[in-house]
Amino acid sequence: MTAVRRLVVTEKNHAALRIASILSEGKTRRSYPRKVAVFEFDRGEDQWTVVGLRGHVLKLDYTDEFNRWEATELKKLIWAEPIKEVTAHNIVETLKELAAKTDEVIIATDYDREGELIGVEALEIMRPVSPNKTVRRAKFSALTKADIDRAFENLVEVDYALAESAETRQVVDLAWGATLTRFMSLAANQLGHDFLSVGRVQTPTLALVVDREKEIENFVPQDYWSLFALLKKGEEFRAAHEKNPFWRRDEAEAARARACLAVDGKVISYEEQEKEERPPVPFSTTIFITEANRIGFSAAQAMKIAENLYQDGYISYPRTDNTVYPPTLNLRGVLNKLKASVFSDAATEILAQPSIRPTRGKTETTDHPPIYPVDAAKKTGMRSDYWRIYELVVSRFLATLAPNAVAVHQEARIDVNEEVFAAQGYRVKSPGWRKYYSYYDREEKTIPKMSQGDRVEMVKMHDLEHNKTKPPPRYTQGSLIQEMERKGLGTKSTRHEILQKLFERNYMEGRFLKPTSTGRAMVLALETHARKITEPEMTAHLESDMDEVARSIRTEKDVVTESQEMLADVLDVMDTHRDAIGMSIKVAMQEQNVVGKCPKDGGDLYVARTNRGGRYLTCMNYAQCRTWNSVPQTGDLEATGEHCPECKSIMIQHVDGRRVTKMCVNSECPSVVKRRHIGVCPKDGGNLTLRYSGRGKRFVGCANYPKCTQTYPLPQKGPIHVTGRKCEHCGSPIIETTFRGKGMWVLCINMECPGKAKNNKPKPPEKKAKKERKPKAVKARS
DNA sequence: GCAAGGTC
Repeated sequence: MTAVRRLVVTEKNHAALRIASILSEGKTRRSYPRKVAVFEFDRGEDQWTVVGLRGHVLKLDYTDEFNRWEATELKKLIWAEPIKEVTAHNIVETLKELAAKTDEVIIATDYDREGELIGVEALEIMRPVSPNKTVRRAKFSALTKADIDRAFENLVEVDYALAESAETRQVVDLAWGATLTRFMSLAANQLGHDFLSVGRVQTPTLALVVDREKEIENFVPQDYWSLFALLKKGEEFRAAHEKNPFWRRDEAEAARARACLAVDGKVISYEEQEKEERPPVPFSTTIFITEANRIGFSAAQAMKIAENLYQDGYISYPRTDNTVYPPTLNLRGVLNKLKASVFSDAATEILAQPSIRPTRGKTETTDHPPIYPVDAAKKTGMRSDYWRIYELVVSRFLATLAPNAVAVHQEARIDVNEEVFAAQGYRVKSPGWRKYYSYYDREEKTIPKMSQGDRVEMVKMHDLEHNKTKPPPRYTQGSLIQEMERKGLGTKSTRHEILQKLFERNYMEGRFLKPTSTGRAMVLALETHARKITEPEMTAHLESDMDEVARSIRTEKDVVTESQEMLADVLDVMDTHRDAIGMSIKVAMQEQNVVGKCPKDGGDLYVARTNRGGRYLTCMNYAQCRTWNSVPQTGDLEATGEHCPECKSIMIQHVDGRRVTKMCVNSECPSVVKRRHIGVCPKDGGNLTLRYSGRGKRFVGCANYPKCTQTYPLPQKGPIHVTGRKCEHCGSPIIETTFRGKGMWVLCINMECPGKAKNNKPKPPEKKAKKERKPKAVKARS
């Protein structure tokens, strides 16, 4: 037998490393062509190479002819055939190079639908450089030695039908998403940065938030009355009337009147019961996000941190649906590692248990274990938010292995002149898992011990408490992600990103998720004219179509064509209502963009858009009052409720990252004139001011425009600071700006200034830079 | 500049 050269392709770098070290028994060589980790080793006669992809390295997109939104007919877009574009060039090039010198390719991507497609994409990339190679597939559901060895001893064929089913989803999602996104953006005249997106997952998710808000608005609160008594048996305790809540006031009053006649009560029953409380289940992504959300992290923040902690080797893979630790997971090994951390005492205690029996959740999958700590971390040297997430994961892990908690529940029923009152007590007797996971702690309250027939002193009969029933609560990020999971919307890896998107598009806001008027208008318009895209059932249908493709019952083309036909029908309906849809969104956006009242006539002032994507501030009565002001083109603009100290007009604030600037809305206010004043126009002596073009491009222009057309271009990014100094070469004003956060530019606004370099581009002044950064800041974490 | 799905 001659030596064989084998190339193993995995879905991610981490898997490549694991597989290489398992198959080579630790003797693997590593190199980094184009910064891509490649692992090589010999096994018997054969040479093995392992390389990791980065998930999908190709992206579906339309060809250039469809790229101009305004010039593309949506009817054609529906039927356009998308192409695959390379997104990770370094990996693709490395893959081609490796493919050229191999005899056999083994696809070892994740054992799921997307994994199959990712593998097939790799094959498509390699085929031109190395046709006719033997191709095999390794299927494993955990990166353990046993699983990997078994998979490589039992290689199978690539499942092209499964990959095709994933591709079907890509094509359908892009067609619906792109067509409806463009339709809504064009109809509402929202192009450029603030386009209005629509999608199979995001739109039904937004609809959930909107539906909840409607439920809250339509909720009719009901009056109810509650009756409480303060009783005493050695110590005082509070008891509630058994019929709480009373729906009728007269009944509650009658009960109170009767109870008031008594001077004491008689114990009907008293029970004391010990109840065991089971520890919580292991962390799936959804449960993890929910818990992180409860302690103040957004879903996206929590996942971002978890991904970094995973990369740094502190916690296991954070994208998982699994809530059952696999038997191969060495729980004791993890606990032993944690001994080298502040969790040492807890780990030791749990290790000392006669047996370690972890809790199990309802969902058991085999691809990844639940999220657990894989190594000890130190609090010092870790960012505090990272530590809090790490601590959450460790605490949860410890809790899932700890004994039940035991709590004492007390319940007493007391007869007060034939009115029955009840009182409860709750006390933790043995904390068990609660010692390690204190995020759930319930308030403890005890009532005195008593026995049947005892007399209880009546201290006071409280006045009736009058309340109204409350509407259901708004979703939190955690509860919304749970609801998405229940309805099959999105995946463990994408749900948090979908929420992020809904925030970015200004469709919803707040810690308790509330749709904006734009979000509501979007859902309303789509529910009326394109109901399909607003319902979770679209995902369910797509899933079953995909199953049929995977089982070769139907072809990709068949499913895609059917979907395109449906989309074409939807678009027809939308088109006939285009103006009404556009108007409803525009009105909603205007409402949402109101920042206060116009200083001239008290009309609503709002942030408006030019049709090229620039933005400005104007009054709803612009036709008469002509109020107009320029505003920064990037960042958020918000109402402040404050008034300008100089002219008493309202102030708005501009939030750009962490920088918050308050500004007056009155364009004639001295504070605004000063902020925008750059210098004196060399042509006619007018004021040179910072201005914005219709496209949102900023430049310096003369205030006497259009009489004087003197303009100067400016860098489009970074803050502009007027220095008041004049250029030594031409006398024009000097401004300062920062370039991508790297040091300061000091430049003359005059492009024809003789002091400028030949290429006419502003240059960073080598020596003048005032705020020279210190030598490269050390990365917060490596 | 569009979706959702992988992964960093």
